Amino acid sequence: MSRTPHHPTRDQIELPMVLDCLSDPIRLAIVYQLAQQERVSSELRCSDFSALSGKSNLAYHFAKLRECGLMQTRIAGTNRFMRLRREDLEARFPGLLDAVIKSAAKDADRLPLVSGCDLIEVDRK
Amino acid sequence: MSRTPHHPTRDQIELPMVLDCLSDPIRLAIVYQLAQQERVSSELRCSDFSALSGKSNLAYHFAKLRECGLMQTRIAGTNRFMRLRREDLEARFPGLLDAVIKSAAKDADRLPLVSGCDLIEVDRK
DNA sequence: TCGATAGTTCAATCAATCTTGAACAAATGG
DNA sequence: CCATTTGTTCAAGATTGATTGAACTATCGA
Repeated sequence: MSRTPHHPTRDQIELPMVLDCLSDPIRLAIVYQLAQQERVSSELRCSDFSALSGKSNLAYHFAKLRECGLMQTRIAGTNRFMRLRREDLEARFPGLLDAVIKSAAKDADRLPLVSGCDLIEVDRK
Repeated sequence: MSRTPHHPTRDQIELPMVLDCLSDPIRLAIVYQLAQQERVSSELRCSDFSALSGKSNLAYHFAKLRECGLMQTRIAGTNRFMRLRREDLEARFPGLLDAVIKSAAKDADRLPLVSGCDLIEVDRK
């Protein structure tokens, strides 16, 4: 098993892959939840997303989000801490991530997985 | 055969469907080409996209673009005129379509189907 | 060292997607 | 009225995608 999961460089981030990644309701909810939590902390653990799906299915979606350059994973002990690659995405596709997140927020009532995200409270550490 | 193809109402446009539609290279190129041509005319015919794929495959992608609310089709004789539903999309997801189109423009050299679009000249009518 | 915890990887299944070509429908123009 | 043009629809195939549970790896705490 690789010690550190593979991440594309900023330059390797591709638009169709990013859009495809964001088009899945579970992955959109993951990104949205990360974005919502950013004002508190820039990172969340895998288990913070357990409301969205089962462990192995989440691992599958996390891998997709990493491979397309939307997310970065930092390993710390048995935990994986995820954060959005905001700067890289803004450099590659200015305004895109914000527009998607705002659109998801606007439509939260239609996106059940997204609307559940706001309720999560982070009070650890 | 239905006289007028089905189009969702503005309110029925869904974010995941829009993102998924835009994640396909051929559909992204169609949208990009429509956007580029907008300063000349807001409409293009199906055959204007023949460089992107074969007829039946294009019809498949046109249907997808219509069903997700990105495009509108107007029938005139044997021609179908397509245009972007800019106002509806802006109302539903402000800034999203522009961000995608600008991202595609920025990456045109990496998106072969997109980069070919700028060359098309409209001198009919 | 021994469990318990946190995630990943694998294999299998099921569904969705893209692509192609052939057949079809509708309007145009001679 | 017939051939042409324009575009859709259908059926088939190949590919990709999502989901599940079981097995696995690695780390931490007692």
